[in-house]
Amino acid sequence: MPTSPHGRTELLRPDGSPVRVLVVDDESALADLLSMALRYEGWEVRTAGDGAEAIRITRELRPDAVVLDIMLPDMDGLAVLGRLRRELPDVPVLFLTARDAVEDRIAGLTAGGDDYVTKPFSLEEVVARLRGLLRRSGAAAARSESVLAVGDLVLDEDSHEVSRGGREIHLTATEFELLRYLMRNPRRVLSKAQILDRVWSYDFGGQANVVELYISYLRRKIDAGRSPMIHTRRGAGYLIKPGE
Amino acid sequence: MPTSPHGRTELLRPDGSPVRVLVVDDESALADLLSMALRYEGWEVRTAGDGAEAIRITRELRPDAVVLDIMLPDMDGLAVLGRLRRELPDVPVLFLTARDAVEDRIAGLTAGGDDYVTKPFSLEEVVARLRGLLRRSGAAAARSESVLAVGDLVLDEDSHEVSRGGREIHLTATEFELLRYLMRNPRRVLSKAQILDRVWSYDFGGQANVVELYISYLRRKIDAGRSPMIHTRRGAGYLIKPGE
DNA sequence: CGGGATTCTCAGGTAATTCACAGGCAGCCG
DNA sequence: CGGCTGCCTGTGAATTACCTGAGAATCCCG
Repeated sequence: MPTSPHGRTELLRPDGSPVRVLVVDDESALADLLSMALRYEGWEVRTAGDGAEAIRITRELRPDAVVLDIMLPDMDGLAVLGRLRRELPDVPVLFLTARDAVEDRIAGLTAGGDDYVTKPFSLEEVVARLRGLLRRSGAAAARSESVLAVGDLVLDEDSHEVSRGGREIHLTATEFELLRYLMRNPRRVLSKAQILDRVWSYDFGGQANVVELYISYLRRKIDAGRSPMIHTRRGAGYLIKPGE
Repeated sequence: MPTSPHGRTELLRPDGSPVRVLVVDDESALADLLSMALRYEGWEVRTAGDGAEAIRITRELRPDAVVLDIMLPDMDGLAVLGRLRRELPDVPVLFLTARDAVEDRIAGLTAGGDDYVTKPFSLEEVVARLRGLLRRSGAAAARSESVLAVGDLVLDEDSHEVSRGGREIHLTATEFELLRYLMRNPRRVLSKAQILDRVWSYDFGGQANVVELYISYLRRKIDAGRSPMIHTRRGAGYLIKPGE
C-alpha cells in the first residue's frame, strides 16, 4: 500500500497519480488554509476565488473532487455547481456552508452522495469527509478499510467505535476527533497549536489549554491503568505510539 | 459477491459490467440529483433533457432501465415512451409523475411490469424501485434477495414486511424508509443531514428534528424491551447494528 | 364526508458535552 | 535548592444535543 512521505497511507488515483482537488472559496485565507491541509494529505490542490475561475480550472484540471463554498460573490454557488456538473457529472462535491443555511438549501443538494460541512469547520472534519467522498466515488484507489489501529488501540471511522484490547471505549465527538488526528499521525509529535488548528474550528477563540484538557480526558479513557500510549513531549507537543 | 466501494452489494449485468440507466427529465437540477444518487449505487448513468436526446442516447447506450419524467416539454412523455419501446421493447421504465396525475393513466402505463414514483420523491424510494425493476427484468445478475437482515431484524424490500426475532412489526411508510436506509448501511454512522437527504423528499423544508422523532418511533417499535440495535452517536449521527 | 392513520411542529425536560478557571504538580534551569 | 514554566486535572457553569409528549394538519380509505 502506498504511503506518503510522512508515513500515512494515502489515496491515489488508479493510475498512481495523486488525487486532484479543487477548492472554490472567495475568502482567500480560508482557501489557503484548506489548500494547505489537503496538500498535507498528499493531494494535488488548486484554488479558485470565484465561479468563473472555478469553471476554467475544472476544464483544465478535471479534479477528482471539489470543495465548494456555496456563497460566492459573482455567481452563486448553485450556478457554479450546475456548470461544474455539466463539465464533470460525476465529481463528488463537498459543500461549505453557514450553520443556519443548512436546513433549506443543503438538503437536496447533497443527496446523491455528496456531503457538506458547516462553517466554522475543523480541518480534521473536512479531510475526513473528503476522504469519505473520494473513497465512495471510487476515483481513488486503496480501500483503506476506514479502520485506524495503533498497537491494540483501534478506531473505526465508519462506526465511530473505539476499543483498546477489545474493550469498547466511549468517546465524545471532540475526543474522537482528537484521537483520530493522533492516530493518523502515530509516533509523530503534534504541537498544541497543530492540534488546535486541526481538531477545533478554525475560529475557535478560547483558551489554548483545551487541548491539555482533552488529552487528559483521553488518557483517562484510553491509558487508564494500562501502559500509556499518549505521551507528552514537554515544550513540543503530544504523540501516540503503541504501549511497551 | 460483488460489493460497491462502500461495502453494500450491488447489481451488475450478466457480463459483469455496471448496470446502465438513462434518466430523462427536463429539470436539470432534478436530473443531476437523481443521476448522482444512482451513480452512488454503482450504476452507469446518462441523462437526457428532452425526448429527442432521450432517443438518441437510448440508441447509443441501450440502457438496462429508464427513469422517465412523463411531463416533458417537446414531446410529451407518452410519445417518448412509444419511441423508447420501439428501440428497446423490453426495457423497464420508472415513471416520474406529479402526485395528482390521473390514476388510470399511470395504472395503464405501469401494467407491463413498469413502476412509478410521485414527485416529490425521496432518493431512497427511487433507488429501491429501480432496483426492483432491474431485479425483476433479469437484466441485472439475479440475486433476488430483496431481504435485508441485521441481527434478528429482517426487512423485506419487496413486501415491505419487517420482523424482529420472528415477530411481525408494523411500520409506517416513513419509518420503513428510514429503517431501510439504516439497514443498508449497518454499523455505519449516518448523520441527520444524510438521513434527511436520503429518506425525506428532496423538497422537504421542515425541521431537522423529524429525524430524531422518527428514530424515536423506530426505537419504540424495534428496540422495545430488547437489546437496542439503533444507537445514537452524539454529535455524529445514528447507526444500526446487531444487539449484544 | 367521516374517522383513523400518519406526518410533522412545537416545546419542555434531561443528560451529555464543552469549556473556563484555578490550584497543584513536575521537570528544568541557574 | 529555589523558582520558573509548562503541564495536569478537579470543579462547576453554560451550552448543546437529543428525546419525547401533546396536538395540529394532512392524507387516505371506505
